[in-house]
Amino acid sequence: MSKTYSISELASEFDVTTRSIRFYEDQELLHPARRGQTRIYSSKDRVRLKLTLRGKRLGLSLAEIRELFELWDETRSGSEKQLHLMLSKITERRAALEQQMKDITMVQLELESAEIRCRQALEELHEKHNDEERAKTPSSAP
Amino acid sequence: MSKTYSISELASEFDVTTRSIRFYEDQELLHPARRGQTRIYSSKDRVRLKLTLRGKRLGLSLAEIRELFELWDETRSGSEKQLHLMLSKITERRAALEQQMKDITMVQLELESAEIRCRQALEELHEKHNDEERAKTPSSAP
DNA sequence: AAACAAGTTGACGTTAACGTAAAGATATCA
DNA sequence: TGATATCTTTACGTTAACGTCAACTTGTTT
Repeated sequence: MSKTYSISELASEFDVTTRSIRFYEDQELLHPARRGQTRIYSSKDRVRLKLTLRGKRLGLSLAEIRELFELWDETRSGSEKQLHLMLSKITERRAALEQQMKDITMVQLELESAEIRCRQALEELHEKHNDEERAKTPSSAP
Repeated sequence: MSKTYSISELASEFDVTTRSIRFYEDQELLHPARRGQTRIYSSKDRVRLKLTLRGKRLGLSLAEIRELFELWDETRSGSEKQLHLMLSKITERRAALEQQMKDITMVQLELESAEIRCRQALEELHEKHNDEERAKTPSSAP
């Protein structure tokens, strides 16, 4: 069969705690199988975890991420009304992502200009330093 | 003098509560002036609020946003050590933004394919519907 | 003067997303 | 067989980011 993972394997691979992974299951983001009592994660579960963390990095709440998962799952089985609802949810999300892209671009510009300011301030400090050095030893170049 | 704003003006312009704005001040993200007891916001304060909300949309915590503000402010007055620290912080942030860009691109692709699946499912539903209609009235085209 | 609007400071309540500690099951190794 | 490691559930604690009163001041309108 295809590969499976233990909870601590996934935890160390993605650098999260096992507590978090169990919590995500509690919030119905993951549905691992069980052997006896212990959880067995399929590669599909692994993908879900990866998507979950990606969503978190974008500032989505676990509830929002769960909503997206449910949308994806129900894409196969939904009624017409369901499908239209999904489309509008998808459109909504895509608009939010567009906004985020713009935000990122803006912040990138700001950081860039901050970096330039920083480098200029450093240069000025060094020039001052050199001036003082020249004042001490006012010899011409060797 | 340049324009000033009341707390409720800013609140309605950016669609946040006055409670939030006061909380941001408490976290030292804003430093409005006072006339007697009431807060007077300058256009610089307004920009800060806008930047704060932009940061939030990117998933930054208020503490992180404050850090960025402090970096920006100290760019003028920092010592050499400070300036290097700032540069590394800036670099760090820019890397995070790069990662976010990638994440957004991935999620956009996923949403796109979900949308396609959705539309196909809808088409199939409609074809079925048409088939059933044709079964009821099996006349050829008019 | 009375009443209204807009602002203020506490102070406590709430929710999300875990952290942390306790106590027990299960498997493996020496 | 006992020690060790890895898992489990249960449950209470914590932090961030506000919401929600309550009680008060200050200016404005009638």
